[in-house]
Amino acid sequence: MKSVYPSLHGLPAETKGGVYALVDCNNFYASCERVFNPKLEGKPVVVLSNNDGCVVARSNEAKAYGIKIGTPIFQCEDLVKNQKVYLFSSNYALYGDMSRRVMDILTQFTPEIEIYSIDEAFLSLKGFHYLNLTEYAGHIKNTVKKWTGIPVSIGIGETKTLAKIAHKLSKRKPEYDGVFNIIDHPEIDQLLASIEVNDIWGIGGQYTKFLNKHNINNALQLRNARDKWVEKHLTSVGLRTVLELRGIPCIPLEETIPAKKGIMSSRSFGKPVEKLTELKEAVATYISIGAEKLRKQKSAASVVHVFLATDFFKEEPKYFNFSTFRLPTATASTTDLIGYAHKSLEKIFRKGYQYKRAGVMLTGIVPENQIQYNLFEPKPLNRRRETLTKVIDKINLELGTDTIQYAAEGINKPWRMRQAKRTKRFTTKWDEIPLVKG
DNA sequence: TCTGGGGTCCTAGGACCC
DNA sequence: TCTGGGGTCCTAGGACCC
Repeated sequence: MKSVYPSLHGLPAETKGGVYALVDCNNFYASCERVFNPKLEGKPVVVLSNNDGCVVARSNEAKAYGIKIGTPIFQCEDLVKNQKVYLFSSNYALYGDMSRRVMDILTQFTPEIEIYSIDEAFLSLKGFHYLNLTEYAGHIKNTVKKWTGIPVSIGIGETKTLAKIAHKLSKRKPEYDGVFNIIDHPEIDQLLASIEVNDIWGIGGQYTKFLNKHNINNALQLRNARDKWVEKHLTSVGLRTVLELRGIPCIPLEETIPAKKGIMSSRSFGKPVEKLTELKEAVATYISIGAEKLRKQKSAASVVHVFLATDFFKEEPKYFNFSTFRLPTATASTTDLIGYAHKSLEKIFRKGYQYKRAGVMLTGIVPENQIQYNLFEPKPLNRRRETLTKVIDKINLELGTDTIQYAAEGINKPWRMRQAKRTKRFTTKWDEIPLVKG
């Protein structure tokens, strides 16, 4: 029998009924800060973006004050002062390590897991039907909390999109206790009708505007929309979302982490930068970060992009430019990549501007064992340099990031981003481990 | 004073080839 | 009168995610 649904990019659309659980860490960054400072329990906690600029995470108490994600923190000055909000710079060394611990625990509950982001994972629970799934999820939740101190909430559905919706519902009533299973729910239509389209995974601001204009305001209405119409206006991606709302899995679990196709590294500066020498240090630092990621996934890049920008928000003369350099041969060597990036930077640098931000992007990424060597270029990475790079990577992995740096990255780094309120890297730096007794 | 930093996929259109 | 058409590759832009 032919399926009534189109096969999307080779996905078997007719296989109905997966069992997916979405495990999401509650207010992850704020929760990480709390694990190492229990006094913060019950207090409003806010974690800031790089350069201490915007709000990127809040505890429930901070949410209750109406502090929104993405708002520049200086706009909340009064709240911060009067309500005693605890502010933190983001501490990715800590959050990354806590994330790994949470994911390690989740792996023990199912063989099929996709680590979706730093604070979320999809688990396939197909074949676990002999269990009460809600109870099982409750057990997962309690174990993570007990072993790491991180609170999570869990949604269960027949597709990843429905699991996301179930997760949203898990927070709706205290009696759900952070777990909601939407599979075979007798009131599924009412539940879907209570979810705004904007809250559906895959429907963002533009699509929301468009759908609302056509009187599609909630998940139930979108689920019932005509396939052809959806595909025409929301492309095949939107159609997948609609099919998922109907319980037909179209977005498979991705258990292996695919190699990145582009690696970006950029930061705003702590203060404006004018000098080429300082920009060169910054660019070298970003290349070093990018190249390390490149080597970690065992690949090499053949295109280097460098960009440079003045402050977007200020009245001062504005300048933005980027330059793309195609390498004769793909490489993952920090030294080589810094050389190319510096040449690009010199090309776009203009004197007399107050620069606020620079960055690099590495693309044209190929696996390291598939590098095409150029007939007219010498093999760029000699044996000794390759060994040296490996040793540096190993030392930095074992003793902490930046134990060894390239001289081109600079020593004092006056342009470095602000991180005035960063807590210690409790779990990844030997000299920052918490002491039980001082 | 002060406004983040990463990624993915899809589509349309142009260049080029036969 | 009628002025091919299919395929691939690349890029830019737009949507989305955390």
